[in-house]
Amino acid sequence: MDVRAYIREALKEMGVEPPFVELEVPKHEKHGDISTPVAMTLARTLRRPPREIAQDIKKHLDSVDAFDSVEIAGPGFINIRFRKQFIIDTLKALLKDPEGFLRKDLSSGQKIQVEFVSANPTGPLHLGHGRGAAFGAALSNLLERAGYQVEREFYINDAGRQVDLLGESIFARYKELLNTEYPFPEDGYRGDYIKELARELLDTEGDKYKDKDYADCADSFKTFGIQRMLKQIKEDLEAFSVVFDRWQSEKALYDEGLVKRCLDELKQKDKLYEKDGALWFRASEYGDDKDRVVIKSDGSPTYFASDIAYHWYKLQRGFDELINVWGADHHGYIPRIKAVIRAMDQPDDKLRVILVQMVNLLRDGKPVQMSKRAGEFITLKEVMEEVGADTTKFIFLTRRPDSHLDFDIEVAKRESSENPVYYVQYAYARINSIFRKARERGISFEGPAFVDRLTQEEELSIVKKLMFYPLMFEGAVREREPHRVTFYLQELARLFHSYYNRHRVVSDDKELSQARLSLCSAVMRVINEGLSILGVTAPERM
RNA sequence: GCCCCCUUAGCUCAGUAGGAUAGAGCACAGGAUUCCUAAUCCUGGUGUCAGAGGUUCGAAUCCUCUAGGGGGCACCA
Repeated sequence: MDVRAYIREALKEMGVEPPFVELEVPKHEKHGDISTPVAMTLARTLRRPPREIAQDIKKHLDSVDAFDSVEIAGPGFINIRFRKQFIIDTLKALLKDPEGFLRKDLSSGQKIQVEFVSANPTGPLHLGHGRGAAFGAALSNLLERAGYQVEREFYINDAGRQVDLLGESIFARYKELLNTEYPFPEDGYRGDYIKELARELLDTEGDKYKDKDYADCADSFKTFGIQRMLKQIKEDLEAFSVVFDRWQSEKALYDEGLVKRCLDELKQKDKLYEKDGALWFRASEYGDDKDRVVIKSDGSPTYFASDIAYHWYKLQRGFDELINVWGADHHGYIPRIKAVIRAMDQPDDKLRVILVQMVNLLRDGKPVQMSKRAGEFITLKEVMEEVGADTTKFIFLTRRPDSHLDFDIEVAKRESSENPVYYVQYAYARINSIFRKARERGISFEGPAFVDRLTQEEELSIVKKLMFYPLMFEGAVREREPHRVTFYLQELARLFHSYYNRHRVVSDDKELSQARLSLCSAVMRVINEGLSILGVTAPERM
């Protein structure tokens, strides 16, 4: 479907080439199949009444074969109705080359890095991480299908104080198991998983650390803790079907000298200065509220130091866009990272930070108390086991990332028979079932056939919905909003279920059956494509 | 105190780049299956788009202020 091209052509002949021609699917059927407000948008620049401009555009569009009618309505909308043959032809095109139809290259060859989850390896993933994971993965999939070269990266905060605390917390539990006195660190990690780690270490390495001070064996405990936690995080993400291309260790940034090199470079460019024995970054010169300490007066780096180096390193790797998916509680951090980008002489919109709002976990409408400090929280793993990965993801992806989310475990489970994810998956399974039935009846499907036999209103409505997939796709890619896919799939599934209940696909009329199987095949392709963007499985049976 | 996000139907949320009479799902009530899966479908109605100003042909959408909810403001991570 390239309605936009027709309109552009018409405008070009009128001597106008606007940067964007807006198309919308009208809410009311009487407003046609597709509509554009472009005449109104142009009214100001052209200094002409919108309806007059619309008239001119209409003149050019009247001769387009694909259109049945072109009408001007209201203040200057141009409402277009498709000719039936055009609808059918589009269906054929979709079936002939689904990928070409569904995956338009919008990338200009750009490389994008999406960094997401990036949880501290000091505890298991919680539900908030799950939301970030579902979103980041879906966004990456979406961008990939738009032709972008996408790298999915997980940043591992395996340096600094939190890691120390992890090591010491395990150490304290280890001593506890051996009935040796050791004060539990203040701000230490109190979750039960720490006890399990201590138990595991005792089982594998025995009591050789029994009489040692923490300082003497800190590295052993830290390394062990990080490795185990990271392993668990990776397993959880795998179970959630979220994959990464790259895992960047913070510690490695130090070990490989990247932090030092980066800071040297900034020093040379006079972006850093010394004051009160500390080293500061001139963040305030690049849009931040105040300057920020990079190296503390005791000589140790702040978290910000490695973050600067990390983004410096990302830029060096030649990405055209960096997307950071962060928890909303990190929003205060945006200005200083943007300042880093600017200080490195890059446009700050090269970095796009997408904030994912916190998830409130409920059980039967009552909040589940969560305290990381006390070690009481429900993990992503537990929710996945109770609710299921597909449902969990789908719930996350039916909301904009910046909306607060109440995740009620009981509701997610209880409603399982009416859950939106099943609604969409069921449509897919149903179509598979239809194909099985067709094979039984000896009706094979090898490609579009007799599609001109599709004359039912419901059939044409479905094809029109399919025709609008690219429009939805473009918008989702442009705005980096995978949740649009989720909503689209529900609408498509609704149309299909409704059709299914009204018309039989497989019948004695072989040609009509072939035609309807063609339609089903197209719907199946699109649902499959959409679900794969969301990272949700498409089951052939349910 | 300063900054960011959110506020749309009873509930959970969409609302596409400022466009037409603001939409879904859930919940509630009634109905549909001799036939491809009833995890489905069909029929029912609901709005001070938090409030007040402004910008304009046109605002849920952009700007200002106010109220409520969440979050953030370290030589913490």
